[in-house]
Amino acid sequence: MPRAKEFDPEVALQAAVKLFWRLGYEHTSLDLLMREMKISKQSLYDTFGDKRSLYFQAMRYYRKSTNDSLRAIFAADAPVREGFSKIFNSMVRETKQQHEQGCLLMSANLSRNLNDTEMTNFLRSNQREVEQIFTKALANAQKRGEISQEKKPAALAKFFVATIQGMRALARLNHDRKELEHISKVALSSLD
Amino acid sequence: MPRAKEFDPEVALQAAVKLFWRLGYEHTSLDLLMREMKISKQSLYDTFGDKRSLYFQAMRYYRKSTNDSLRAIFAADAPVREGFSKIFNSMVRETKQQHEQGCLLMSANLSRNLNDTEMTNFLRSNQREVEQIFTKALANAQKRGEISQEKKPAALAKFFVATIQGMRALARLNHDRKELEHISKVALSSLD
DNA sequence: GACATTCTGGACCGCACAGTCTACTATCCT
DNA sequence: AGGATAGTAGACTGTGCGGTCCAGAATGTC
Repeated sequence: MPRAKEFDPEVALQAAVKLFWRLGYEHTSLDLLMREMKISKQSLYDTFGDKRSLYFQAMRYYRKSTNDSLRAIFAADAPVREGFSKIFNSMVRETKQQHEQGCLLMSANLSRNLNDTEMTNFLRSNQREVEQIFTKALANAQKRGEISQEKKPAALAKFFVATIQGMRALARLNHDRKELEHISKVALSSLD
Repeated sequence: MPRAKEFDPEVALQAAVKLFWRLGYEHTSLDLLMREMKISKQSLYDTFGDKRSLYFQAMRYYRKSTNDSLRAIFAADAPVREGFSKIFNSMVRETKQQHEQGCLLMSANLSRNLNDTEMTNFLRSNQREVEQIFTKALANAQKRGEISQEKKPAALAKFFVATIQGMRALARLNHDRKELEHISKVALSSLD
């Protein structure tokens, strides 16, 4: 039997991300991982360690790519309202499959074991990171006079983090773009 | 060995609710259920059916009690802003344990199998129910002139459903009352 | 007293699944 | 050519757990 060509660890990891994202940690079996990552069990353990370790690597990959794209949106001091609008719009426009997938890290938060400190710390640090991206963007916008001086950037940032997660929860249950659009309009009005 | 007295099915169900709420479906084993519900496996199966059936009964119980208390808050046409304020405040004031528990039905939504139509339908109908409670309260308030005629009660209702879920997700990760208070203030400003 | 009912404890079964190990194969480097 | 490396397939193990079943004890009713 001819040997398959060497696999690309990043491609394999992306496949793992997809699976964990769609099915959650518990419902993602090793057999399925092997099949979708297109590597053998041996290679999986050699390259990524055990299932939990692979899960963390998947979460790190997911975190980096989503937060990078958030940073890109607010880069070059683009108008903050446009930034959030873009975030909401791209969420609204997602496919049914994407909506059903939800957010890997929110799922991890809701299904985690409460005394799993490693997991908790990871998720907390991610939340802080997102909050800081938003806070910085809002504070800059405030300096530029885009939003009123009375607004508190940190509070607004937390609000957007919460709202986005709430919308993700709804979208997972109902693939209803109008619904999400309505919500995002109300949420954006908090900038007025 | 003396026979223990008959158990109260409702008390037993409440114990099951507590467990599923705190640990989620997957992490709640039958052994733990038996122990906390204080009944034997036999009685459990005779009274509640299998684990999944018990889970649904627990969700129905949870749903009824939480939605009843929402209805009570908006009963007698109390000012709608006070109503939402009450909802947010009682969420803010919860203990660390309560925050960590989150919301049974949101956890069910995020960990559910995507093609489990029975579960999906149940969760959707619950979401509709909550939305209707909010929509009705907001529409009434609008008639009374409490909120501007430009507001859309249905959109606001969806927004609050989303925001509450988002806050629940955050609270599960961080027991930080100030954080929740900030968010609820921003959310309430959507009524202005 | 006898029987049906309801409970308890625990044995038992079957399955899914994570993780390990072995045998074998292909590729690369020297 | 040959050894180190990296891969594959698949058998095997251990375990946790849902679900069933059975023996036995307490209770209520006739």
